[in-house]
Amino acid sequence: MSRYFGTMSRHPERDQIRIESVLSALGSPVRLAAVRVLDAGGEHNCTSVLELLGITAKSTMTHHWRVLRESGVIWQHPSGRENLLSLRRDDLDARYPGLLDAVLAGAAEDAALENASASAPAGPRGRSRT
Amino acid sequence: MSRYFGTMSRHPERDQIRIESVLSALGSPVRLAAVRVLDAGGEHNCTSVLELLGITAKSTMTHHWRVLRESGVIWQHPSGRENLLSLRRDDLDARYPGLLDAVLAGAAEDAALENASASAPAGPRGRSRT
DNA sequence: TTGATTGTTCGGCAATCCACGTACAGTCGA
DNA sequence: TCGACTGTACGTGGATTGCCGAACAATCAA
Repeated sequence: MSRYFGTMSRHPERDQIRIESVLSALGSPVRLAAVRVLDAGGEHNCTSVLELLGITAKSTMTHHWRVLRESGVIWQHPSGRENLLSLRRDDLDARYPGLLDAVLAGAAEDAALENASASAPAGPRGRSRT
Repeated sequence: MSRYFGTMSRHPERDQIRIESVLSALGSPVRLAAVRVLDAGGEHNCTSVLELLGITAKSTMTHHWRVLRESGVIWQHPSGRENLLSLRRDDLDARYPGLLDAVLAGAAEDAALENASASAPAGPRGRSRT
């Protein structure tokens, strides 16, 4: 009743979740990064994630939150003047066992790979460090 | 050398594959369906999949093949006058263990769910038949 | 060589997506 | 009550995407 979040609170039920929506929601660098933040920490609000990601404008993030929310990847519920975010891990695991873990592990590996090649400018083939 | 597939044969190396590209490639109904066909059968050419999917124009499929190819999801190599398609299962499994299986299983479940609700027009909750 | 087949390339068009600034609506602290 | 703060709503511009028809290139069969 309170708050003006008119369109905001549209979360799909567990059975309404569709894998193409989930995949295309996660198939964006910004959103994937946001999901990784949510996976790593406990509860975040919008700005805390926004600051961790470094860049974007608030209204841009609102857009991404909506995509993640409407695809069933995150919960977003108001608390006080903030909007708390969390992964819908249980729902995703129930519908698509192993998917989220595989994605997060893969994203972590990609990030590591990216860092490695960034710190070894000349040799992308680098066997550097261990 | 042969064939005129100028831009065609751009496949990323295994290490070049990025998970966001894979996810956004799979996050489209048409492409996900195409991948499911490739997973089910052996080797297909473009039109065979196109016909199985029922609908689209050839040039549209060419577009989707390119997205799948450039994201590292499929191999596409010319043989005679056809263009044979196959899943890059080994590469994907190597880079993102469990991902492809989770996606395919999820897609299958989604499809089953969709069929169930389609064949039970009145009652989506339907325990109908068996 | 001629014709059929396969699938690409090249535009064009509509729809969607992304990022942004601005305005505004609740909530909280002083 | 008056700001400060959080985050949404809305509109816009630019880029990307999806789908298509038409033309063409390579191969194969006759």
